[in-house]
Amino acid sequence: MTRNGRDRVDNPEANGQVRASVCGEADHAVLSAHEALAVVLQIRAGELCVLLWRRALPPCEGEWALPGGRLGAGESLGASIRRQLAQKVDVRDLSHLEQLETRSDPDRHPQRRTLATAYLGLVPANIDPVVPADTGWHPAALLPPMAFDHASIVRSGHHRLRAKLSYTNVGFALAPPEFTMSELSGYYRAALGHDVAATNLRRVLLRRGQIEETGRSVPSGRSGGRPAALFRFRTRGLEITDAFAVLRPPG
Amino acid sequence: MTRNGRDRVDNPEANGQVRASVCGEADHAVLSAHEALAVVLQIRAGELCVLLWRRALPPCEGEWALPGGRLGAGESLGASIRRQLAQKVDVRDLSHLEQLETRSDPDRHPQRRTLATAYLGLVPANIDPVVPADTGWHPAALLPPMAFDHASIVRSGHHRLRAKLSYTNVGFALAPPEFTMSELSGYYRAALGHDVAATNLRRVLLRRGQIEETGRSVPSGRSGGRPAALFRFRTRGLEITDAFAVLRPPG
DNA sequence: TCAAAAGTGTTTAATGTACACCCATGC
DNA sequence: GCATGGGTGTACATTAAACACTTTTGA
Repeated sequence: MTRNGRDRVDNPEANGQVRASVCGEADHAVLSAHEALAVVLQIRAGELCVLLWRRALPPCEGEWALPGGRLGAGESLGASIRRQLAQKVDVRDLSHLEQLETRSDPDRHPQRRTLATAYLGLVPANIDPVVPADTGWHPAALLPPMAFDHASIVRSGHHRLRAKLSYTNVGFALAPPEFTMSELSGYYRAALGHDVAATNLRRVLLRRGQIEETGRSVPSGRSGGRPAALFRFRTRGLEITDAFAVLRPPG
Repeated sequence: MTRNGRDRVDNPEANGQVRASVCGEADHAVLSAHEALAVVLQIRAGELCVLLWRRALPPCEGEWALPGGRLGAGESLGASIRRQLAQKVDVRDLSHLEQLETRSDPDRHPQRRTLATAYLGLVPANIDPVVPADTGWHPAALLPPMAFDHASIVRSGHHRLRAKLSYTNVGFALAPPEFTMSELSGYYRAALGHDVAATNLRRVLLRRGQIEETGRSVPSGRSGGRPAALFRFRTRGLEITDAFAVLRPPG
């Protein structure tokens, strides 16, 4: 992947590890570059998509990468990824953000030792953030050629989303503020990768107290049909609504 | 990941920054100290305990801390925590190790910016690793005064263990190779914090295919009683045995 | 009146807890 | 025999998937 001199300009210490003396503390701290990355997912046109940008320069020129970048001074990883998503890809409307995992394979970056902490970010289905020209949404099920270990990070984020849809109210982060049950079942289908019957989803989420009726409904379309009731999530913060049915305390 | 120069534009606020001047190269990489920590848990005398060591020097002198330390050159975080547990606290018999989370609060370390990636490590109940004098096991439910954010990391690890006991076979990592059901229910009780009926635990774990009978049994004690059958976990690697009962694919 | 989409009722199945009862052993 | 701890059988509750049926609308 390395094939011209510009690599050195961007990534000089191609030698992996870096030592530095910090704050007058005469120790042998091993310092490493650290970046925050985000798997930003959104349901678009009935399909789960991930936000990627195309690398214009080596390494991995032409391949697609997760948005993110280096951790700033005095910045937590969570603040860092929020800042970078806002600045670089103009995504400010995250309905949910959580840490996924930290990748530390010494060979994950071909030129220099770089640790990456990945986040899972969700954007509700109703909005369409403007993103730069080199940035776009790709189906999570059909990823383009991707840089570094980013493809496996996307799969990790997708896996986390699927799991959490089963035992938390994280659906609030995929859906717009109000929705019909058939719309919501479409979001679940896209995220889970299999059909979700709207009729049963309604009962499950109502029983768990995740959603409630707004009292309003949307008129039926040209082809007729009963008007659909509008629902909303009762809270728009993550809650575990289905503590595991097993091994629960007696009584 | 250097995003084609945007990093420089976006990160002008890099003051107070730990900058490494390396090899005479003026690079903009923000480097930070990174350490791996481990929440090592074991059931000891019917109680869930965590391995801690007592700090002899400031900061947080006299408080208790998680084992771990700085990431070495060319070392992944997982390899690093394994090495440090073996070298520093002589723990080599981890039955399970998984990444928990990365802490990055700029103020988490009073003296210098330090990121920490925490792991959850489990030691089976039958062994008793020799640990240094300044190191000891403490009940996870009654933690001593702890350094930095380590107390909350322990709680995070305990929470992870409780959750995984419900839907994975992670019990294999708490139990010795063979065990009676009443012993196993004791481990579950210690880890979960509530009673677990051995009779039902047996059926649940058998139905899920997690455990199997060895065919042997242990003689009853002085007070009599039927001899207890010996069981073992069918696999000693982590498996999800109870995919969530909800929102599963049709068919 | 008919088609279409939404919503309700009911059946079936899986899972897990509680609890009564039976079994095997030591004394 | 009988106390003790282990093991089995069974009743009950909860959950949710499947599917037939009813309701409400547009044309």
